[in-house]
Amino acid sequence: MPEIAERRNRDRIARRQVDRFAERRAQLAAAALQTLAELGVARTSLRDIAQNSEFSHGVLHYYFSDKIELITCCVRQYKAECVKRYDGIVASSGSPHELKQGFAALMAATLRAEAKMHRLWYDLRTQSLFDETFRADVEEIDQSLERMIWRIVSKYAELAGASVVVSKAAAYAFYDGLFQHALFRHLAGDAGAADVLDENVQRLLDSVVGSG
Amino acid sequence: MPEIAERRNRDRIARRQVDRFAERRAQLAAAALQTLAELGVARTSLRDIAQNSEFSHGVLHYYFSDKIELITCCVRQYKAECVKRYDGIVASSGSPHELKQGFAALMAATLRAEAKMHRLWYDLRTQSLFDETFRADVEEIDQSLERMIWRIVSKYAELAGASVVVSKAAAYAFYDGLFQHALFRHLAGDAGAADVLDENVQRLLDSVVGSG
DNA sequence: GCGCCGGCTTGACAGCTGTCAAGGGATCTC
DNA sequence: GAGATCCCTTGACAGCTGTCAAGCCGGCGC
Repeated sequence: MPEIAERRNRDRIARRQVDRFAERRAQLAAAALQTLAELGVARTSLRDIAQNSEFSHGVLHYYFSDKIELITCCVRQYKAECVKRYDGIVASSGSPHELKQGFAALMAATLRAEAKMHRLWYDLRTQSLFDETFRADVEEIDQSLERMIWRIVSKYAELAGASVVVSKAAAYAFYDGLFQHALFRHLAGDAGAADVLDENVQRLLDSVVGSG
Repeated sequence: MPEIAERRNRDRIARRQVDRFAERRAQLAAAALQTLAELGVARTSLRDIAQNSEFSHGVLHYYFSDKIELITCCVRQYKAECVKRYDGIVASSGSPHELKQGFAALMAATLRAEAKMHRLWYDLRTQSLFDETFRADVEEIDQSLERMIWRIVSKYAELAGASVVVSKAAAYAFYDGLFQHALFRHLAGDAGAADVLDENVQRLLDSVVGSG
């Protein structure tokens, strides 16, 4: 049956091409992430991004339909990675104390190591308030973060034999506010910002979980 | 003594010119505020701003040295007005209940009526993370807001005969997080966002003030 | 009433932007 | 090994941007 073999072959080739396409996309997105984190959404041109990669600016339109698609793609990629890290803490923690410390330590470490990535996230989120093209993707990322925070506080309550006394949205808002302000101080040169964040994250976790 | 009279006269003229200058500056800043709130910092050109005023684009460089000075000027002007409103609540409240309700109601009303102004504020604040030229002014505004929140929670604690159990920075971070997320939902079309904010603001006030 | 000057407009400038079409070169298939 | 397909580069485009110099006009002081 030569037709079947032929189709299989074509499938194999097609899949390989898809893989390569996705791989290069991810590669370009990674380069874009660095540049965007350095300059911000508004001040980054496609030529800037290409210059920080090993390709020319024209190729970006081969792998991304739009500047917007490129930006959302690479931020989404990064944020998905972040969520995974936090979920790792949730999965591996066996005691409330361990979870609390692990969570706070990860937040503080993230602030220290990847402040610029997060300022890009906040930039994108703010831009979505003006440009509706961004909104759907941003909302999706935002909700994934909200759920992630909820998993943490829920697990903490469970381990502590208590219950969460705030809404899912409020819990996220508090932690987001905490992180954002730590980010400002950190980027303004405040060397103690991460330590303060660590402490505040722990305190808030106990405030948010009541005895129940 | 003709010299004295002459000098007085010159002073009077000079002062009038200064007044006119300041008046027109404020007028242009008000027009800029509207346009910036509509389009965002990055997407607003000086021509856009001028078109929404009754002047031409060249005049902006007569009253402002820079696009940056114009932006910071009009946001600062607006935020100072906001702070005054909240301080009015603090001054006029005689009971903890009155303060709590007034504070929450003002926040919710602000969200409803001036959402676009506040998205501009968040935009500017985020831009300051990338462009250091903005940073000093933004930090000053941010601190004025932090102090404003602190005045509210302090007064509430005083009226309730209790004490505040979080730091000044943390209190601001929580309220800012709450407002920011309400802003997102509101601008995304969630009609109940303001009501939820009202409730959350009140709850947080009691959480932040412990018995003491 | 005359002249000056402050306030405003106009127009131009150089630079940068996203987008895309044309084409080259390598790689893979048959 | 020929041909086609894919990937990437180059170059150009039209539009927009902040900035500023040149100049006009009316109202002010004298």
